[in-house]
Amino acid sequence: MIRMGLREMKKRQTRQTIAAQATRLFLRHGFDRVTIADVAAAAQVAKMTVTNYFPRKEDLALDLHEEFTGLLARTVARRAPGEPALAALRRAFLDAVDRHDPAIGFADPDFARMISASPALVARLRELHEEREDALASVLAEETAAAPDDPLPRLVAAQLGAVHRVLFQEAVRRTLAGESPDEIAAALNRSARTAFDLLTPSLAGYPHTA
Amino acid sequence: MIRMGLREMKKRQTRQTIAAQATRLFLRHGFDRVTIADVAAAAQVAKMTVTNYFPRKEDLALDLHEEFTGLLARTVARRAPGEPALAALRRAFLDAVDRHDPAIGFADPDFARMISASPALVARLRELHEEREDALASVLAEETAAAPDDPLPRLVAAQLGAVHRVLFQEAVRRTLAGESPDEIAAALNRSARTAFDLLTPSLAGYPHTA
DNA sequence: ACATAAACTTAGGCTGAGGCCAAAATTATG
DNA sequence: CATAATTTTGGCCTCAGCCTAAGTTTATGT
Repeated sequence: MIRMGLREMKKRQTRQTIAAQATRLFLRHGFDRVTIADVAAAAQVAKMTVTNYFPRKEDLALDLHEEFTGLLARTVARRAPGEPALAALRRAFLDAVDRHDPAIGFADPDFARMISASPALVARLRELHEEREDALASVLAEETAAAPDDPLPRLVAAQLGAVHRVLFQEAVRRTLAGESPDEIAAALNRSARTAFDLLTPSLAGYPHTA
Repeated sequence: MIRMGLREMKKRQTRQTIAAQATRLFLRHGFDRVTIADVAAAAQVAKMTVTNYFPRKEDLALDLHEEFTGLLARTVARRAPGEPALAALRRAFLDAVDRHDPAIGFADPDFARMISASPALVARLRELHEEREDALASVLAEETAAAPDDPLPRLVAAQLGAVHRVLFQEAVRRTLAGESPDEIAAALNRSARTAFDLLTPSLAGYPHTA
C-alpha cells in the first residue's frame, strides 16, 4: 500500500473531478464556450481552485504533459546501448501505431474535433511538441557530451521531432475525416516508414559511437 | 506614380503610426505591460481602431507575417529549374546570414529581449514558423504533383522548416547573450553548414526530377 | 456639384481569462 | 488537544477581444 495522507487523497480526488467535469463540458459544448466558472460550478469548487490545479485553461483539456513531452526523450534514453536514436524511435513509433496509442495522435473523433476547433488548444499543442523536442535535444546533448553551443543535438532533435509532429497531425486529420482507427493505423504505418526511411541516410549513424 | 486613393493613403498612415507607437512603448515598457488602450492613446485613435488594424495584440509587435511566412516557399518556387530545394534554401540562407537579414533571426537586442520575455509573442512566433512550414509544404506538393495524402511533401517541409527554426532560435539566443552581429553571423554560418550537410544525404535528391 | 453609398472611426459596454489577497476551513503534527 | 501548514473560498481587479450604434470621412453615380 502506498503511503499517502488524507490530504493528498483529497487533492487527487478534487483534481480528478475537475478534469472529468471539464472534459465532459468541453466535449459537449466546445472548449471556447465553456468558462472556468462553468467548470468550477460543475465540479462544485471555487473558480480559484480550478486555477490552482490547472494554471491555464488549456491544461484542463490537455492533461498529458509529462507523458507526452517525455515520450521521445524516454525512448532514446532507454534504448539498447549503441543503438541509433533513429532506429529506437522508429520501432517505438510503429509499436505505438499497433497499440493505437493516444500519445501519437489516436483520439476520439469528438476529442479531436474539440481540440482542432480551439485556437488556444492548437497553440498549446504546438507548445507541447516543442517541449517534447527540447527534452529530446537535452538527452541527445547529454549522451554525446556535446559542447553547449554545438548545434547538432538540437538539429537532430528537430528532425526527429518534426517527423513525430507531422505524423501526429496526420493521425488527427484522418480522425477528423472519419476514418476508423484501423484505417488510420494502416496509413500511419505507411507514412511512418516513409518518414523514417527518408531520414535514414542522414541520421542512421547518430549518435556516432566512434 | 502608384494609383492610390486618399482613403488608402490615410489607412497606411494610421497603420504605420499605430505600429510605430506600439513598438516604441513595447520596447520601453515590455510587451505585457503595455495595454491596447495605451497604444491607442499614444497613436491618438480609438481602442477599436487598433484592434481593427491588428486583430491580435501580438501582431503589433510581429508585423512581418507575409514576408516571414512566405520566405521558404518563395525561395523554393523561384529557384532554378531542376535545382533541389535543399540547395536553393542553403544558398538563400547563407546569403541571408551575410546580409544580417532580420527574417532569419537578426534583431536588436532590445527587440529580441522584448519577444523572449513575452509568452504571447513566443507563442505567436511558433505559429509563424508553422505557417511558414505549411506554405513550403504547399509549394512542394504542387511542384511534385503529389497525391493529397502523400506525406512526403509535408515531411520534407517539416525537415527544412525545422532547420530554419533551429537556426532562427540560435540567432536569437546569441543576440540575447550579447554577441555582435558579426559574431552571430559567423556562428550561424557554421551551424547552417552543419545543418544542411546533415540533411544532404536524405534530401539532396528532392524533388526527384525523374 | 450634389446626393447617396460605402468605408472607416468612435465611444461605450460586455464577457471571460488570469492574477491577487485576506479569511475561512481542513488536515497534519508535536 | 493545540498549533502549524496547507488548501479552499469569495471577491476584486485588469485587460484582450468582441459587439453595437452612431458619427465621420471618402468614393461614386447622376
